[in-house]
Amino acid sequence: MTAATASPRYDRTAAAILDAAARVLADRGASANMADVAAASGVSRATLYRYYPSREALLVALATQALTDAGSRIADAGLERCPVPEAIERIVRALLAVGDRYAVLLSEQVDPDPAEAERVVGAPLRAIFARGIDQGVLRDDLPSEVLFELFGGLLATAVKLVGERRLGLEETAAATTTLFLDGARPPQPSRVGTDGQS
Amino acid sequence: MTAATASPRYDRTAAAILDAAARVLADRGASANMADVAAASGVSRATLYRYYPSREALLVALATQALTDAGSRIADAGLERCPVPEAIERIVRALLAVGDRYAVLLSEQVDPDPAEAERVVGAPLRAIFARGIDQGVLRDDLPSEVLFELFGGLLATAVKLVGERRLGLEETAAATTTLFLDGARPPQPSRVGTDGQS
DNA sequence: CCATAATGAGACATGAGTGTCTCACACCCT
DNA sequence: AGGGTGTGAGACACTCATGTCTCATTATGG
Repeated sequence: MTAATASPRYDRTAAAILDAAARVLADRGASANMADVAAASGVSRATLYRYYPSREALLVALATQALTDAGSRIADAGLERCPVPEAIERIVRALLAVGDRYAVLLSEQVDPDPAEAERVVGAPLRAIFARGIDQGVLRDDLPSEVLFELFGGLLATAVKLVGERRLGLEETAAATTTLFLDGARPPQPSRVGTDGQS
Repeated sequence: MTAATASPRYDRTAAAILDAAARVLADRGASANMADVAAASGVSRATLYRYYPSREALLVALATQALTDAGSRIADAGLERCPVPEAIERIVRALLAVGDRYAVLLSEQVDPDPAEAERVVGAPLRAIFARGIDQGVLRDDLPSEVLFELFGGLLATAVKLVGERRLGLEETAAATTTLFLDGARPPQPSRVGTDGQS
């Protein structure tokens, strides 16, 4: 129902522009303007405006793509069929991989469709949290909403760290996951000494 | 050496403006302009510019004040004389309390004096981390820099949550601290069943 | 009470980014 | 080759925030 595909060419160009926009916004930050995007896309400013009639529209399209991307990764991750900690690790990896391209949207606060975001990302994530608490592998002494928000913040930070190339994606994903799950205290705090830690 | 105090009145006005600026920036966000600040301060735009010759200067002054504020709280917290976990909790509380007023500076990336920030906030914090790792109360399997960054991210998120009034300061501080220290797993994860959990 | 300093109101210049429009040119398909 | 379509280049209008300046008015403090 969302209007029939205009033409193969049109779509290709639109996608190419979106792609370049993601790139230029990712490294020039929010200060990148429409002229920058046009240049990076290899089209003129006029053409850019033909495809995306406003900067806002461009960012919305980008956010929509980011959401779709994140959603499909999450849907493909098989979260329901694996233990909660593993699921959380997969979520971290998935969102970190996606977020790399779309970090700007975080600071620009582009959120065209909160309901859709909740459905595609929020809900699965909350489901994992609920399952984890239910199974006793996640603590229940913090409001799950708080847990959820802080997890989100950790993720946002991780995305930024990766985006600024200060840390590698793998390293960041692993650290974020283990910190979130196990906290900053040592793995075996009470077992002193000979715990055969490899 | 930073120029003798001009006059008591001048300083009072300057402080009042800074105060109002913090307020208006805190709830109107980065989009608040000089006119907004002037209005909130109860002075004219011309006068505002007499005190702070540019928006940049205003933000720098604000950041300086934030840094001073944070620094004194940290200095007063007696971090060296208390156990690492307690120290971390105090840091969270201190920075959350300060951050409440200065959250904008995070998103605006105002950092006039990184060296000073490192000296006043970074260094004490790193010292705590180092002590914690040294004493074995903080894990040493993550690069301490990564730990540091993720902690910072958690804090930034917490500041935002409090700033948006989505959570109370106390609740947020407690949750942040315990999540950072202990992670999301339940307090006694490995001891199954009868572990006398109160 | 008066001279001086600070302020308010508002005009003004500037700069940057957005969004519109036109026209000539190039490309692609038949 | 030719006609339609998309495109590039650039001029243009508009908005918005910044920063400057002037001048009349008000407060201050000696």
